Amino acid sequence: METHAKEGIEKWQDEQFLEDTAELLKALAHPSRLKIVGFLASGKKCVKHIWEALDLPQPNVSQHLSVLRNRGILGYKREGSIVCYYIKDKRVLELYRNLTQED
Amino acid sequence: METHAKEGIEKWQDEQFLEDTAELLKALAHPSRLKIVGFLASGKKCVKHIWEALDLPQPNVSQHLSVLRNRGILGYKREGSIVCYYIKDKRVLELYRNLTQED
DNA sequence: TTAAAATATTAGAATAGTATTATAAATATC
DNA sequence: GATATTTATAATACTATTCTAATATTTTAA
Repeated sequence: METHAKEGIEKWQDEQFLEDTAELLKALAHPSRLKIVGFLASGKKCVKHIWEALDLPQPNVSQHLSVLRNRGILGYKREGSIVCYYIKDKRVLELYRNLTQED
Repeated sequence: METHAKEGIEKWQDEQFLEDTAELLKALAHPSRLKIVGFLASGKKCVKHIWEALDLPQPNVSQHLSVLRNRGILGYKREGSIVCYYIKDKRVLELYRNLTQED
C-alpha cells in the first residue's frame, strides 16, 4: 500500500528533483534577480517601479524578469499600459526569508 | 543607539548580501552539487564513497567538491590517505531541508 | 624506493549566462 | 491616426561554467 511512488528514496537520488531544484536555484543565483525577488517580497510591483527602485537598466530588468517568469517564480498581470509582477512560487518566499534571517 | 550598522535597511538593498547570497546559491545550483550536499546531509563522507555512491567520475566530483569547499559550504578533514567532506555551513543544511520538504 | 590507491589539478573545447545597445510591440492619449 | 509611455525582444560581444581526458600530488605499504 504505497501512497507515494517514490517512498523510501532519498531526495538526492531523485534526478528530477535535482534538476528542477538546480534550475530554481540558478534562477535565483544572481544579485539582480535576488534584488528583484526581495523587492517583490513586500508585494506586487510594476516593471517601471522595479527598475527605478533597483537602479538597473530597463532592458536588463526585463530580461531578468523573463528568467524568473519562465521558471515559474514570478507571475504577472497587465493593468492597462503597465505590467505588474509578483512572487508566484511560495517556496521562493520561504527561501528568501530563510536567506535573510539573521543567525 | 544603533546596535547594528545596517538597521532599517531592507536586505535587498544590501549589495554585499546580494552578492554573497548569489554566490551561495550559484554554488548549490547544479544537480551534481546538490546531490553531493544531499548525500552529505546525513553526515561526513570520504571522497571515494561520494563519487561511487553518486555514480559520477572522480575528477568531476573533485571539481564540484572544490567549488563547494571554496565557497565555505563544505569542510574537509584528511584521515590518513583519505579525505572526508562534511557540510560546514549550517545555513545550507537548512536550505536543503527547506527544498526537500514536501508541500 | 617503488608501486598502488586516493584525491587534486590542468588544459581544452563546448556551452551557457550576462550587459549593452538598438529596436519592436502594446497601450493610452491627443 | 500620430505620438508618448511602458515593456519586451534581438543582436552582439564578453565572460563564466562545465565536462572530459590527461596528469600531478599525497599517502601508505611492500
